[in-house]
Amino acid sequence: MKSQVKRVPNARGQGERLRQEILGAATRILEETGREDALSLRGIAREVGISAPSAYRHFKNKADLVTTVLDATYRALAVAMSEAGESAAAAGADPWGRVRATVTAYRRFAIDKPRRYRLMFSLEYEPDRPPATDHHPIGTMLQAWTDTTDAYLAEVAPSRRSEAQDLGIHLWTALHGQLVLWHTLPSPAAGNETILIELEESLLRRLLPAPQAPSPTE
Amino acid sequence: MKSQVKRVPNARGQGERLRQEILGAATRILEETGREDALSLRGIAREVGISAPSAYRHFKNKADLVTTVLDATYRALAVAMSEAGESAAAAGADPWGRVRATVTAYRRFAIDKPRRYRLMFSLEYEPDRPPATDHHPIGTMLQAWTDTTDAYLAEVAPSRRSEAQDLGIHLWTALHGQLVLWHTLPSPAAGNETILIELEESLLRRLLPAPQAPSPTE
DNA sequence: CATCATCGGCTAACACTGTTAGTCGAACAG
DNA sequence: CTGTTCGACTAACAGTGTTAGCCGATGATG
Repeated sequence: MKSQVKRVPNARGQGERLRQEILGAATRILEETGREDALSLRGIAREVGISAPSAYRHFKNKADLVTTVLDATYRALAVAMSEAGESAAAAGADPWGRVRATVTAYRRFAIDKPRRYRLMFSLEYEPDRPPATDHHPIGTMLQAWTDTTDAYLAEVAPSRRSEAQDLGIHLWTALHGQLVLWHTLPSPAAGNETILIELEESLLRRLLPAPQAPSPTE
Repeated sequence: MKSQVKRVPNARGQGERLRQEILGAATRILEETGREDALSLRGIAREVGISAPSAYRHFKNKADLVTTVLDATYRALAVAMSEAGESAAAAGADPWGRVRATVTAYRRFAIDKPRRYRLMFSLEYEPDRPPATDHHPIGTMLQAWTDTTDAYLAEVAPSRRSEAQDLGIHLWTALHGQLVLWHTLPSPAAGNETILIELEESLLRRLLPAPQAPSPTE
């Protein structure tokens, strides 16, 4: 775990490898501490076995490094959601079950990587870089949710399919808020994930048009 | 706006005044920048006209200062909510109108003080101080919301009053999530508060048991 | 083969930061 | 008149992000 004292420079084309090592160390530190200012370039350098300014070959500055980590986290969450939905569908789950699978994947991610999840929504996203270059990764997340609700409505209540976007926003924002609350609240709730699940069910029943019968699969 | 060069020390009993000045400067800087690490004790000292270590007479460290600012912000938001609800009641508003007044006060606060609002939920709350000493101020917020939903249910659907806590959580977390999303999203939505209001109405209609008729007062 | 640019990385240094230790004048209490 | 406390200050330490400049090895090019 301590700093490996020596390090052979990477071969000519393999400079990219160091970038990955830096990213990995940064991700781990951010997940452990949860605070951006607890992440120091010198600390990363110590772990990876390089000197601090060497990181600037691969990242324009510290904010760029953090942004890159969070970008990857956004993408990981999005694919976890869609994979959960798809595999539930492949297993023959009903629409309600697919939504629940997606919701569960989202909750799992937020609970298993709590600090990174919190950071995703608490950091100003790269305030210097040209803002119109590509859309904020949070847009991807929104898309994932409206996809989920749209697929549900398409099967359960096709006539109300126009509400898919609103429902997607409601579902996502409410879940996010629940998780923030749950993370921030002091001890009694902190270890008790079941109250989160119950809140989820209560929310889904209120928001989504009722299916044939809420399948008791969880 | 620049540093006032001289400053007469406060009289014997009036050391508290400096504390308020520090708090004021810190609040302003946090609201302007929105990032904790953009707030420097030396910067505050420069504005107030003191030297940096003098702040340690009034705050144990930087985290304590930030916590104090956010504590005050929590309280301000809570009273804004309850005041809005009470004055709506005093004006003879129906239950639905009172809920809307509370919601509007919450939105106003989050939009008018966006950086501070964001900081409230993005900071680990004083991780060093004995955690059981007093409850997290977020609990106050939760209480305010369950009070609101309980008052609504008591009048509109007394039989479902046991759902008040769940509904309060749903309402609050969903609103918070909407605001986070709205703040984070890129430009087109950013200036457009009406879509937030519409989202709110859509959410309230879905979550709250219907009243006699949604009053068009807004 | 010799040259030269580029890659991968390092050292030194600057301007800051939070925080601690120790000091100093003025005001009040005994 | 003496001591203590209050309200502040200066000096200093360790650590930070970031920039400028250097250096050895590698690869392409003449």
